[in-house]
Amino acid sequence: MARTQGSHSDITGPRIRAAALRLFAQDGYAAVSMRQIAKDVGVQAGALYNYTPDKQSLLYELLRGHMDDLLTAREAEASKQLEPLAALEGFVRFHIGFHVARPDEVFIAYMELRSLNAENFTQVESLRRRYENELEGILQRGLESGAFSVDDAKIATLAVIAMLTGVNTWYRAGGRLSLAEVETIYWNMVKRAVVA
Amino acid sequence: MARTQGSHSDITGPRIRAAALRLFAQDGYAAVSMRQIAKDVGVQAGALYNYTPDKQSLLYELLRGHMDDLLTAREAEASKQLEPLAALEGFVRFHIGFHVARPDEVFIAYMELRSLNAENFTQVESLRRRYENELEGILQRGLESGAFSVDDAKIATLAVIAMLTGVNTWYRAGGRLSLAEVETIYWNMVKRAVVA
DNA sequence: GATTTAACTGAACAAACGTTCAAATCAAAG
DNA sequence: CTTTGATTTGAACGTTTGTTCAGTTAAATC
Repeated sequence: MARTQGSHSDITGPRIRAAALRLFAQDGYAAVSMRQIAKDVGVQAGALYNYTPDKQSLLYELLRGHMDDLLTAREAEASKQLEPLAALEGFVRFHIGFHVARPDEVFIAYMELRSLNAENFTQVESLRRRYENELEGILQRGLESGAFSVDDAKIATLAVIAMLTGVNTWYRAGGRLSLAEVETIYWNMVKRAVVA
Repeated sequence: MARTQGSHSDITGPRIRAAALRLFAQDGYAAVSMRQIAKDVGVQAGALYNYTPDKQSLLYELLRGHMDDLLTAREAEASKQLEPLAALEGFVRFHIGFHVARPDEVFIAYMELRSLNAENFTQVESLRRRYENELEGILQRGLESGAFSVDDAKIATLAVIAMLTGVNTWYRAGGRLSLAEVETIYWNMVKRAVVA
């Protein structure tokens, strides 16, 4: 046997990435074998290498793609150019909405950074830094205008992001609270923690 | 060759656990082999099995021990029985201090939960739930007394813990800020987010 | 000093790992 | 219908994996 009926790279490629994403999120990069990914797709392990040079690149492309999506989506939001308070609310709601919609991507973006080799790690890390700088910029402008008051802008940035990303550990669509309610609850806490 | 000079279970045992802890935190449970742990201790892989029945138990004992330490230390604090505001400040400072002092333990307690088998996972998870209930109890009492105001006590609990544990991602002893300063900065944010 | 017990080595086991590649088969183009 | 190119199989490779155990040596006991 060889090429199978209906096989096409436009179909198999995305399915491989989807399977890798799900399995990496579920069991961790190191614990998932190429044969498991292949089995999930319904293909032999060797076929994966038409789509990725190696396992490491498969992980990197997933993380890289996720960070690109995040920054692109954020740019669309940020271009609205609002005063600090509205900008902060926009960031909080955007962050929660974006992350809650992509639990697997978010999970591996945080958990599997260390599974990247040095070069790939640096790339992804710099994208994360760029995203954090978005929030830090908002806080900084609010401090200068007197709208916000925090002891340390950088620490407040990390504290707020940690708090917001924590939503992913418990939120499930169709649960007790709607997404809008969750956003509002967190926005209230952030507002009170940061606004003068 | 066989038993080596100076070998003793009181020495080798702790060294094995320390090596496993450090390596699991650094590279992840699945990515660390028993031979790597053994090499770090200066022993052959077979010798590890005098101290643990298998690799899984080695991880479980580390996580279980960490959670026991956390709850024991917390009980000493909590027995002070304070009114909500002081109790909340006590919790914030305790949480940061305890976690910052044990970066490796905290890291694997969060990252390697999924590497536990079902039974061990349930055990560790219930200990975590008990710890979260400490904070939730404080918030609940503060809500009843009118000292606090949050939309949802359970969510506020998770939000605060996520925010506080986030300190471990950036704090390094000997850095720009002292531990006391970090505690105060976070306490200020929590206070403002929660206190009426 | 002899004997018992504790601690470790070193080799071995089957299974699983990431990766490669010639051969085979299907899809698309002419 | 033939040819070309895209896609997958299935077997194989050299390593590494967790774990076991008979044999050996040091420490502890008497």
